[in-house]
Amino acid sequence: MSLADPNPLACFVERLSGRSRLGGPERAALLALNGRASQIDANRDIVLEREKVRHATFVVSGLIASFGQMRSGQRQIVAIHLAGEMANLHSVVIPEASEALQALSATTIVQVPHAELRDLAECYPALAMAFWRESAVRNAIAAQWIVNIGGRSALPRIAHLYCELACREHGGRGKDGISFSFLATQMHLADMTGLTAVHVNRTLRQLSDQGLIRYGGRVVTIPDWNRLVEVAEFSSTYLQLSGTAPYSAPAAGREPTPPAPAIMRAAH
Amino acid sequence: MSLADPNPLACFVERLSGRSRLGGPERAALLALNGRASQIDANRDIVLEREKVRHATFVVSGLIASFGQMRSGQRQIVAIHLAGEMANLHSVVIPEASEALQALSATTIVQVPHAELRDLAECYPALAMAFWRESAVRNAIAAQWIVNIGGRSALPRIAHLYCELACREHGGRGKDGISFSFLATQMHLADMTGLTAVHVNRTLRQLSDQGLIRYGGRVVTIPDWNRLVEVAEFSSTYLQLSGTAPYSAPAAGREPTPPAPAIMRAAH
DNA sequence: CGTTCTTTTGACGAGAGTCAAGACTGGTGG
DNA sequence: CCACCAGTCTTGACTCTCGTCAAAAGAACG
Repeated sequence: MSLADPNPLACFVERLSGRSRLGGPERAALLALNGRASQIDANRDIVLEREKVRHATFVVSGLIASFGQMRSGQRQIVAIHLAGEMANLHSVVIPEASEALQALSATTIVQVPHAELRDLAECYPALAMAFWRESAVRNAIAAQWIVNIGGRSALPRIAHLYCELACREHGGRGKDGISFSFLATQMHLADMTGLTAVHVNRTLRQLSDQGLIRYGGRVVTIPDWNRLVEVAEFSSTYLQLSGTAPYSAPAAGREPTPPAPAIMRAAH
Repeated sequence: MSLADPNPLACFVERLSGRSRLGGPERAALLALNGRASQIDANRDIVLEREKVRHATFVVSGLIASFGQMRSGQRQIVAIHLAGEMANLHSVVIPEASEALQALSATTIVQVPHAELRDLAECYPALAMAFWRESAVRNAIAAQWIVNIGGRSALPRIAHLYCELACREHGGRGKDGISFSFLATQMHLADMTGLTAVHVNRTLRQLSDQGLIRYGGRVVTIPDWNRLVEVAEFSSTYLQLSGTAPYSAPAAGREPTPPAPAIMRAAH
C-alpha cells in the first residue's frame, strides 16, 4: 500500500490499522470514502483560522503545518502533518478551526467530507475508536512539543524534533544512518521550535559540527541514532508506533476489584 | 448539578452536554458508571509515566497536572485538569501513559474503569463522538500552549494562561473583576510556562504593578478583562465554551458539490 | 513556636533575539 | 546557455530577556 496506490486512502487505512484492529467491513468502508484530490503550492493556506471546515485533509505527499498566529505577524507551528497522515481529523468533531492549516512545500492532498467520516464513526464503533485514538496520538505529540519547547534548549530541542520526524516518517524505531526528507525551510523550523531562523541556523551548524546530523538538499541523515537520542532525551513510546502491534482490548473481563489505586505510591 | 451533587459524575455529564448533544439513555448510562472516589495529597503521583492505566480519572475538586520529566529533574507541565474535568479520558484509547499525572493540590478524584467507558462508546455512538470531541478540545488547548510557550514572552505568556483559566473555571467568557482559584504554587506556574520560579515571580509582580491582575491566597482577580485579553492576545474560541450552545451536526444533506476548496485563497 | 515550603529580592551571567549584510540556491525568462 | 532574481542560508556584532545562584523574609503546618 504505497503512496502510489491508485486509492490514496489505502494509505490512511494502513495507518489506522497500525494502531487499531480493523475488520474487513471497516476497511472497505474507509476505502469507499470519496475524497477530492488537489495540488497545493508551498506556503498556501488550506484552512484559515476560525474557518468552518467541512472536510478532513489527508496528506498524500508533501508537508503541511498547523499554525497559530499573533498580531505581530509572528507564527508558531503547533503541529506538522507528513505524507500519509490525516492533518485535521479532529475537525470532524470540532468543525471550527482554531488554527490555520498551510502547506510548507508543494503538496498533494485529498479532502474527505466530514459527513462521510461521521457516518462511518456512527455505523462502525471500531472506526469511531480508531479515529479517536488517532486524535489522541496527535495529542501525545503535542504534549511532547510542549515539553520540548518549554523545557529544552535549542540544540536538544531540534535534535528531539528530528528524532520524532525520523520515527514518524519510517513508522518505527530509528537506527544508525537513518535519513528522512525534511521539506521545511529553516524559517519553518524556527516556527516549529519557537526559535529564530538565525539561531536555528547556528544550532544546525552545531549539530552538524558535532556529527549528530548531516543535512543537505531536503534530506537529514542521522549517522549515530543513539547519540542523537541521548542528546535529545528522546523516547519514541509516545508515538505509539510499536512495530506493527495493533492495539487490542485487554483480554481480561471487568475485574470487580481493580488493583490498588496508584495513589499509594510515593510522590516525587 | 454542582460538585456537591451526590453523584460526582453528574458534573461530567453536564460538561459533555455543553459541547455535545446527549439523549436520555446516554445520560443515564453515564450516571450509571461506577467510579471509585479517593482523596489525594498535594504533589502525589496518580499515574506514572509509562504506566498501563485501567481507569480514567475525573477531578471532583482540586487541581491535577500532566507532567513531562527530563533527566535533569526538570519538569514541564503539559496540561492541567480543573475540578469537573476528566484528566485523562484519552487513556481509554491509549492506555499506556506517556506523561505522569500528579496532584498539584489536595484533590478528590473519581476513577472510572476504561472497560465501562469503552462499552459506552461502543453502545452509544453519540457518546463515542462526545468523548472524541472532549479529547479534541484538549488538543486545541495543548496547541494554544505551544503557541503560548513558543511565541510569547513571559508577561503575555502568564497573562494568556490566566485568561484561559478564568474561562475554563467559569465555563464561559471573562468579565471585569472576574476571579478564579489558582491552587498551584509559583513553582508549578513556572513548570506550566517554561519559565523559572524566580522569573515567574518577577513577572507576576509586573502584572500586578500594571494593575492587570491581583493575587493573594490562592485566588487571582482580573480587574479589567479586556486589558488582560489585549496583553495576552487571548481569544477564547479554542475552548469551545460558546455559552451553552451544544454542537449540532450541520442540518444540510451531503452536498455532492462542496464549495470551492480553500486552496484558491491567497497565501500569507 | 520551630520546621518546612513558598515567596521575594539582588547581582551576575549566558542563551537566544535583533539588526544587517553578504553568499548561495533554484527557478525564470531573455 | 547565460543572466537575473527572489528566496534561502550564513555570519558577525550587539542587546536583552531570562536563567542561575544565593539569601532572607514570609506563610503554612503541626
